[in-house]
Formats: sequence, structure tokens, C-alpha cells
Amino acid sequence: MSRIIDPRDALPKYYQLVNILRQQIEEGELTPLQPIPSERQLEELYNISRTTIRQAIEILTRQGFLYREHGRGTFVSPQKLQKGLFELTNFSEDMRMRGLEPGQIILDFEPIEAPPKVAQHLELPEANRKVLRIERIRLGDGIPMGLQTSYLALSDNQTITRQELERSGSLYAILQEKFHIIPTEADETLEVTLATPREATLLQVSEGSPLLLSERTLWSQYRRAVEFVKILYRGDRYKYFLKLTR
Amino acid sequence: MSRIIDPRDALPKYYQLVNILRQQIEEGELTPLQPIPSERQLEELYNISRTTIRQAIEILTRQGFLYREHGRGTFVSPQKLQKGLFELTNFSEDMRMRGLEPGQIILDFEPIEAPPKVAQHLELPEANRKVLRIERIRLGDGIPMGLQTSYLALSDNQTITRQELERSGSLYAILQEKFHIIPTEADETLEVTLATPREATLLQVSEGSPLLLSERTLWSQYRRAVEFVKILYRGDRYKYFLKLTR
DNA sequence: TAATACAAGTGGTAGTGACCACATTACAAC
DNA sequence: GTTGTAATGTGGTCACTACCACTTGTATTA
Repeated sequence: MSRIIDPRDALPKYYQLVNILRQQIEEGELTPLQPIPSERQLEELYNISRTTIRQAIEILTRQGFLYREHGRGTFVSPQKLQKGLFELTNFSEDMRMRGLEPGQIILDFEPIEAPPKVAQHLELPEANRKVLRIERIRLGDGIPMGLQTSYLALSDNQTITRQELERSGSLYAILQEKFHIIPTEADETLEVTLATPREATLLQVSEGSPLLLSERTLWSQYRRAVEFVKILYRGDRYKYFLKLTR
Repeated sequence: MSRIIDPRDALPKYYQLVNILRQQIEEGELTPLQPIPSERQLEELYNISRTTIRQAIEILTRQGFLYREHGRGTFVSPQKLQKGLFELTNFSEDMRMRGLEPGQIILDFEPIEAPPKVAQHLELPEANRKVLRIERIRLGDGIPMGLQTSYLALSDNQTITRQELERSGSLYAILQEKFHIIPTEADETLEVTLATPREATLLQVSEGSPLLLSERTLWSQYRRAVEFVKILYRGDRYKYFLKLTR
């Protein structure tokens, strides 16, 4: 990582500065509660305009790395506020963040007619309710963590094969690389349920064990509903992390 | 709500524009999936600079009201993405959003020595571990929804009385009005547990019923840990809503 | 007819300059 | 010593300008 801003770089200058500052924070060069150089000083340091600098600081502030105090300066956040920022993550990322190796067992992979509830969440027209149903056991270090059922709303010319999913492991990666669909927003609900006999067997818990049920509707960058996904997490193994801001 | 930007207004211009646009969206004057006027047109319309306009649109975009497409324009989000934006809410706000009348029964209100786990989350020094413990049953339309235990880290000169809490109902309102402490960020975890006999009685469920356990550490605008709060929600009555972005 | 090139309009990036609001410090006046 | 004040430095707001990247529609060309 370079420490200067290169105008010829394809990366915008403000983003180059974001990277430089974040690196300095992560490497401890800038330490928590200490002020970073003022905006005018950064102008001098990197030979870029204040507009650009403010754009970079705004991003790092929103991400929780920095905080500003009017009239005093811009400061590095305590670590507590730096990591685990609330972001839209998929299961694999989630597991890796917890230090576990993600894995999966594909139980089902077939196109079906969407059930009413799924059709409603995906806002499918009556005419075409074909969705791809994928059911998987999700593993962390080889141990079942959750049972995931995805319903994908894809166009007729967008197809995914079971082999692709087995190879890649991440649905989101396939969506992005193959169809340029980027998951940008999601609605999610969390609630408690009890394991049915089938769920209990698959998750290796006893029948009636408490589970954490997450239901999520995923939206692409074009504001189109892409996926409705249900995940049943083992109540004894899974804890949900959030970071809230106002 | 005025439809023009007043330079003499104490409110910054970009924020006045935010209000104008949001009102137009909420009143249906700007409809979902339709483009709003381009940045150059807004310059003409309101006689403000593009810098200011972009600042306003950036806010509405982040809040989910608008989305931008490079080379095409800026558009109003489908309703789905407008409401229930992910924000830090307190119990009262949460209940009202669900159309329920919030209520409470105060079970405990006393200063105590913080238990180790609480002290750790609040990052209390060994020397002073006094916290205010408040235990409440939270009601929605008179029915128990959750059992909440708060631990407040207040300075010696910051005191809250039980009467104040009974009158106001909202701890956050008191913190803000009396001490100018604004809750800005929080870490939260969600998991599943089973009701102990005491919890079962208080929540009017049977012993061993599944509950949703939320643990939250709250931070002020000055990056100081203010509150550690545990809420046990009835598994059969409560569903947690989120909106995720990336 | 189909492919290509161009022009116009959109948001994205960047610089400059100005002034305001707020916090802190140093210093003078009391 | 305490108080008030001015200077300085910080982030916050705003205007104006320029050019780039991307999308779309239209005209041109093969």
C-alpha cells in the first residue's frame, strides 16, 4: 500500500486517501482517541483539495473508524467502534469473521413454483413465479450451524448450476460475477421457533429445541428483489451480532 | 413546510432541501421509480449550488429514500426501501412503530456495584463500579413483551429518580434532556434462551419457553459507554426487524 | 437493415475560495 | 486569582468551475 496519492491511479483520490488512513489506523500509526491531521494539514500532506479530503473522512466516519468534533478535530475511534460494522454479509463471510471455516451440504437444488409467501416477498407477478430453490446445511468448522433455504428470482436467461454452487460455495459471489447483480439492501426479521423433527435431525439437535429464525429479502443495486432466504440457526451455537447507529 | 430555501433559516440549506424532497416523496408528489429533477435542474429550481444539492441527495440516498444511477439519474426508491430504515430505537419507539401502545412496570430501581460482565461491557474502572440498575417489564398494549434490565454508568453528579422514569417512560429522553447525552451507536447481540421460572412468571409464559435475548451496549456521542441493557423478549410475541445495507 | 458514431444529459470527481460556528489557548484587565 | 477577550485552529456550509464516466437517443454510415 502506497502512502502517496497517485492522480493516474484508476481509484479516485478520495478513496486512495480512505485506504491510506484506514491502513494507518489498522497498523496503529494513528491510535484511538488521538486526532488525525487536520483537513488543512492533509491538504498540504497529500496535495489534494479539502473537498476530496472531506469526502474521504466522511466515509471513514460513516464506517466507524473516525469521529469528528466541531472545533476540536477528527479522531480515531476506540477499537470497539471500528470492527464488525454492521454490514450485509453472507454466511461464508459471517463464519470467517467468527474464525470458523465455512462449509455446506446441498440438500436441494431445483426450480419450483414459488410458494405464496415467497412470491409475496419477492413481488413476483402471477404470470411467472418460477424460482430456484436451494436448501443447504451450513457448517462452521464442520459442525451444523444453520439450515438455509434460498429462493432465487432469476430471469430465464440467468441460470446457475449445482456444480457452480458446489465449487464457489457463495451464492452472492456467483450472482455478482456471472450476472453483475450486487446485493445492496435487505430486509430481515429475526424470531424464535422450535425445531421440527426434520430440522432437528438435520441440525443434530433434539426435537423442539429453540432455534433462531432469520428471514431475509435481498435487493439488488437496481432495486429488484433477488432472493428470499430463510435461515434456521441452532439456538445453542449461534449469536447474532449487530451494530446500530442513529 | 415551505417549498423554498430560505438563506436566513438557521437550518443549513442542504438540510432544508432534504426536508423538501422527503416531503414530496411522502406526499406522493415524487413517485417510486420516477426520476427526481437532475442536479442541474435543482440548481435552477432552488437557486442553490450543486455542492449543496449533492449533499442533500447523499443523505436521502443513505436513508434509503432515493437511489442514483450513473448516467441515468436519481430515482425515488420503492416504498419497501423507504420505511423502517435501520436505526437505533428504544423500546417505546419500537412499540409505536408496530402500532402498539408502550407501557412498563418498574420492578427494580437502585444503585448497585456492577457485576463483572456489566463492568466489562461498560469498561468501568476498578475504582468506581457504581451503576444504576433498572429492571422493567415492557408492555405492548398492556401485554408483557419483554423483560428489560438496564445498567447505567452515570457520573456522581448525574442522578435519575424513579419518579422521573415513571413520568417520562423513556430513559433515552431523560438522558438527552437532562444530561445532553445522545445515544449514537450500539453493539447488540441476539440469541435464543429458555425462560427461567422467574422470567416465565413475569412474562406470563410457561417455564422453559423460548425467549429472544438481546444484549446491547450503548455509546454516547462522546464515545463513552453509557448503558448496558439486557432484554428478554417473549418468543411468541416478538419479531426483530432489521434493514441491512452494504 | 444493421452497425456505428455522435451529441446531449446524467451523476462522479476534483479544485479553489470564502465565510461561519465552535473549542481552546494565551493574554490582558480587573 | 478570576474574569473577560481576542487570536488561532478546527470542522461545517456554500458557491463556482471544470472535466470525467456512463447512458440514451438520434443521426449517420456501411
